[in-house]
Amino acid sequence: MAAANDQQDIKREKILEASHQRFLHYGYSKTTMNEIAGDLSMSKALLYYYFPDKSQLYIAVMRKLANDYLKTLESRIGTFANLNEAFTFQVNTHHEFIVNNYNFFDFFRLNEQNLPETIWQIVGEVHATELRLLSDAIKTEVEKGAIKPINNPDEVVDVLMDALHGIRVGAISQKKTNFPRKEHLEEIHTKKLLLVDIFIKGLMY
Amino acid sequence: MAAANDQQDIKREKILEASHQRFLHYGYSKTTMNEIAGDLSMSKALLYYYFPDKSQLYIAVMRKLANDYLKTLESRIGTFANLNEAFTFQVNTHHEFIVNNYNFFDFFRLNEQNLPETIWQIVGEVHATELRLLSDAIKTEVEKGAIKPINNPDEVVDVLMDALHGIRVGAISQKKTNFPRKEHLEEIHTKKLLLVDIFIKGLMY
DNA sequence: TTTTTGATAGTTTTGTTAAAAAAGTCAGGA
DNA sequence: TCCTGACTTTTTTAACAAAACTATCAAAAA
Repeated sequence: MAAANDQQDIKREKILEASHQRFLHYGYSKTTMNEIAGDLSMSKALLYYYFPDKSQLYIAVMRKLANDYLKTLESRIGTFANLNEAFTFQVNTHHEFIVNNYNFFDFFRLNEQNLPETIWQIVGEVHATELRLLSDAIKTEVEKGAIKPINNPDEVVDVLMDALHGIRVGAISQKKTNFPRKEHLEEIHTKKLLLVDIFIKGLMY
Repeated sequence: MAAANDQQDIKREKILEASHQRFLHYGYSKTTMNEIAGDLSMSKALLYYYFPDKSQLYIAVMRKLANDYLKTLESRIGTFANLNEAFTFQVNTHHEFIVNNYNFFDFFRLNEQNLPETIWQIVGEVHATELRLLSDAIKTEVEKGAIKPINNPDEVVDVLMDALHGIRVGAISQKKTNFPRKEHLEEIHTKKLLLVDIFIKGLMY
């Protein structure tokens, strides 16, 4: 029985992988269930045996990506020597995550409104963890006496995260393209690091 | 002849006002030339006597709005007692400008890509002036010795402006609506001021 | 009993076309 | 020079058929 479930899990995993590749390259709406089934040399009906519908399949892939990302973050929470290390880690990791899965997220940009509730839940989890990581770092530094006390660390981190998001959006919208090119990615990253640098100094005094 | 031109200018001005009201309330695509003409009790053909086409009319309104905004900024460039005064002024003025004309800008949000070149030109002018105001303020403070020297003030201001934009976008996208409501506007404003506060401190040390 | 599929039902997207609405033009009047 | 009504051209909308895709299911295979 355990073996049977293992087999199921392996197949599920395979489906998730194939789906991930398709969604990543062609986005949600340009990926058909027939194509995913074709990639795996199985019938489309079998996909529906493992997943109730297309959107749930997408969400499952997203769940996996998010879990990997969350694991990366959580494993490092509380391990930072100083604020700069923590913030830089967050910026780099987040940036990498977005860049690696850029096309995958077209589902967001296209639907924008009325996404399934599960999606917002995942987004919320990610946001909360990112916030916790940075917030913890600040609290630690405050306790260490390395920076001055801060009224509401969560609020401060929230503002920083919106601001970082703005850097990404700003650099993209100027170029009139929704898909950032390689050269922009470096520019965005540089700007983010500059912002973080100033921001940290702003927290210290 | 001068009188004749005065008359023309007055009429042009009237057309711009009526257009502004329509665009503001109903947006670009839901405003028809017939309606504007109707508001002014003139024939549609007369509109085309004064303006070559609808998009040029929209651009002319935008030009006027931008000029007013630019005038407000320019009149205060170099008059600030300190960084905080300058940055706060910029945030307040910009915020007010956006809020007052929110619906007017739906032309942007709908077209997003492929806007007429003139529009980008105006946007560029506004951005340049905003940047100059803040950049000047920084340079002045540096010269006064109030803050430490900064390698590239323009780059720093650019980052701040993207960050401020992110605050607006972030607060809106969380609420799943493109039209910020009154209560959000206050939240956005508060966040912006918090960011500016931290940012300024970050520049001082 | 669990896994798999071909056939097919149901739904969404796409393409087509005709009518309606709006943009834009022009000859001529004040 | 300023203005208009009537007109032409372009764009948007509505209706509907065809195609593509999602989702289901009875039955075969393992």
